[in-house]
Amino acid sequence: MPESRFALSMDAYELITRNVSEVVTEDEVRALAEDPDGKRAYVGYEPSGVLHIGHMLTANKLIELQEAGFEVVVLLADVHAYLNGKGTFEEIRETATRMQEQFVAYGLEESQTEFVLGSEFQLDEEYVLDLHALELETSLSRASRAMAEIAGGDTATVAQAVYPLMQALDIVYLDVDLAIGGMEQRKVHMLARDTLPSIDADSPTCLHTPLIADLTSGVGKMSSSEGLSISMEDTESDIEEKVNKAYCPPTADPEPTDEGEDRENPVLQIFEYHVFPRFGEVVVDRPEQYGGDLHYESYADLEADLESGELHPADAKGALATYLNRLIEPGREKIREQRSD
RNA sequence: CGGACCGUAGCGCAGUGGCCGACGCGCUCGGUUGUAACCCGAGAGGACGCAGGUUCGAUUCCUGCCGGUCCGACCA
Repeated sequence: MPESRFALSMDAYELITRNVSEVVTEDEVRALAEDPDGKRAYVGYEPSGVLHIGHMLTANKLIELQEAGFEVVVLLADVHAYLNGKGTFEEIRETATRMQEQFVAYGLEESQTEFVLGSEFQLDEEYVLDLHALELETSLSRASRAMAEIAGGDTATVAQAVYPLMQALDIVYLDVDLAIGGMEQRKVHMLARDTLPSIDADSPTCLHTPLIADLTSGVGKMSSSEGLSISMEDTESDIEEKVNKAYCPPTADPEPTDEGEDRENPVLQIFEYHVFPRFGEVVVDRPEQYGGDLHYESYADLEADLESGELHPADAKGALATYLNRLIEPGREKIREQRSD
């Protein structure tokens, strides 16, 4: 099992905000970091049958928060998934349990993790009335702008306008001190900060994790619905193949495309946000003819070597596939069990 | 409710009453590069929104429906 070696060597604030794209607000998080024990952090996920690399990215943050002393609440957002057109309620609920088991297999500490099904409290009268109160405070265009990065279909529905307001309310009802989400969630969280005071609740403190770029182009963000994405149901050879297909110029700062779109190096991003946070050390298995194995103790060293040419992208990819496979293996095993039931 | 425009491969779009429905991006395969991208070569993929009608024949004309976009004080 991967272990973090950072828990003891970093101060709490550093650990809590490590690898995040945005801290809202720094002062609020510093206050939490002063005494993290027993503080509650949460992420909501629309249940899906299989964890993918995006789920794992926020889960990495949850694991770090647990190391810092936080209690973690994972909301299995069945009602949200339903509102976002992800299937019938029955189908969605079916996947929630599987998802929970996969999170534990991935490395969330079971004793410090509270899994909550959204429908357990989101249909209560009090919740619904509070929700209507928020609806009264929120313009349709604000709600749909907040949903733009999350919405599944191409048509905005009324359900999708309600969705972000429920997220805001969840933060109150789950009694959490810190809301975690990918950068695609930031508008929803900002809406929550603006709106919750109208029902006498506090504006939530938020951390947003980065989004990993599309694997084959480096443009935009990786999506589980299009292009290549990595999930726990990938076999070892799937992973090798996908990583090998990844866009990987020998730099951390690739040139924009001809159309002027920014590009990232997704291979490096995965090292930074997935591999190093979960493994203390990375060994790149390199053929003798190119100089033999390389050892890295930090992401920055690996990046510097790729940049200088010391580390060839092909070797970096080989190592990435190896470590991704190690990360995914426990979840892969769990999925195998789930499917043989 | 009223009006305008639109609905053609995964996406963006061209086009014609009958002749192979074009192009760009994407995708697949091969070449090149110790990865990928770029580049080169070869491919796959479409009941031309649905239902009627006109016609010898409709994807192209007409009607209805469904779906989408925009407009609806005055002026123009």
